[in-house]
Amino acid sequence: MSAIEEDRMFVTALARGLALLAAWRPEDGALGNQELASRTGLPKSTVSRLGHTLLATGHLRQDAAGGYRLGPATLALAATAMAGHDMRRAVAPRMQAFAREHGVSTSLGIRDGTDIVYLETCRSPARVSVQLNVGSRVPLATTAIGRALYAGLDTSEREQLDGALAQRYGSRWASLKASLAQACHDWQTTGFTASFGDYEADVMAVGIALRPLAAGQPTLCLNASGPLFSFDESTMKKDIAPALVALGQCLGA
Amino acid sequence: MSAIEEDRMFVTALARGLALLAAWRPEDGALGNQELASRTGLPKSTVSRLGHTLLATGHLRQDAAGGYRLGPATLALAATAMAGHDMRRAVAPRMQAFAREHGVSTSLGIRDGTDIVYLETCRSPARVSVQLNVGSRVPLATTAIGRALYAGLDTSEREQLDGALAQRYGSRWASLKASLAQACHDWQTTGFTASFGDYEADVMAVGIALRPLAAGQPTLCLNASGPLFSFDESTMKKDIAPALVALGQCLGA
DNA sequence: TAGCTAATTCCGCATTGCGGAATTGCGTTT
DNA sequence: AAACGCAATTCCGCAATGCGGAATTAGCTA
Repeated sequence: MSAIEEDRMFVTALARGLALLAAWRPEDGALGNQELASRTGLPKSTVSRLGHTLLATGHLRQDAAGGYRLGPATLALAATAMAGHDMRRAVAPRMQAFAREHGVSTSLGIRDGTDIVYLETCRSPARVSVQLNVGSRVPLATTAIGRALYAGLDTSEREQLDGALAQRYGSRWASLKASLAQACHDWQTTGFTASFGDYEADVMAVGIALRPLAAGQPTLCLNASGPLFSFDESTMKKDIAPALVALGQCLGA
Repeated sequence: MSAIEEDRMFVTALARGLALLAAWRPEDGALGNQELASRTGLPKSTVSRLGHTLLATGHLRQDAAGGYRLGPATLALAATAMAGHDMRRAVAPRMQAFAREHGVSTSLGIRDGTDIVYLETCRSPARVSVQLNVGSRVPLATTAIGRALYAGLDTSEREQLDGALAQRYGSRWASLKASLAQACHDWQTTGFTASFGDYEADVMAVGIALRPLAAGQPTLCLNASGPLFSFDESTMKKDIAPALVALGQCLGA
């Protein structure tokens, strides 16, 4: 199948509809057509038609003011997808214990495009801690958890991701690529990756990739993070990171 | 906009792709094209093209043997959808306490077509209990939880649902309709609905609808269920159902 | 190797999805 | 009440996109 012919199999209308569903963030209330068009880059009339379709299928619902929200069919799909994932259910109690024991916040993430999406989050017991929410997205390239995922990919997957990152970041890609190369080196030598103020100025984080249990399974990643005033670089490297690496080994066994 | 013109706005390709994603059940391993074609009624080549597209978008992934599973993009959407739903997070601890206190299993459900999908489940502490799983589907018409949802709908919604149920059940619809009418009556007089062996011969269940907090929000529903040998009809009606009704009032306040 | 079944690709076709323009709807201001 | 501005929806001509039966390829088993 040549590259030209591959385009024949790709159903653009379907991909566009899914891109529309992906426009929502967990903290969003209702979104209107204008906002959706802006977020997706699709023409307004296309948004209107796709929105109409997704309303009919139940994947969107409309509130009293006419704004769209994710609907029951999306929730039903969500429940199925989450339930089918044993890893998340197995990991959550361990993450909770880790957060409690070390006073950090931990998150389990999965890659979506050039972001990481949090599948599970456990907050530090400390009063002031890093705010994390299930469903939130963070950029893969500048976060510890994203760097861990990157470092844990095999060569062909990484090359693909490089293409997507280059497209997203343009002229900034060169310096980001260098920091990702450093992350790979860190991963090889220490077993973890770090982001000390790279994404958020006052957030210290370390991350690990979790080895897939079988070929074809998506790589998941785990982080531990805390505020700068409670965790300096030395503490992250000497205390938190080794404990996280040990947790990862425990989970991957 | 007339009925003929409404068809112009409906994007069939999108709806078909979403129907393909909805073919998965939580207990499914990988599914092949043949099985997907059988479940969805779509031609094999259509399944192949849509599957190819969903693989490219990340909504499906392929395992080593070539079978499809729900992929990272679906999980990311799932995390967003679940996180955006405050109700589920608020209700789960209450459900857990209820299950422990009364020795029943409880589930929170949402309507998807003519089924109920479980969003949250809490199992009885008893060794032998009703097996419930997040993401599982049960028929709306024969379960306590489904009957509660039905009874909690307003008239126009119920008429729409009647149409879908009539289509699904054909000649069996007449007797099912009668039992749903009885459920509505029960709901009006007692505040709960019941299914004593109607869906599963040895399962006793009662259900309630949870009033939406705002117009346009989907109706959720809650049940409590236990095995026949531990719970007779009298116990369900006198002990479990009133406690469930009280829980519902507490949550809806 | 032959046979069988699942999965994929081909390709002619027509209808479906497209999007700019026009229209409608709604809220705010004068 | 009318005017205005902006969001949302609908229209409609068009062509390319999505379709599905048939052919081909791939993979597994006897």
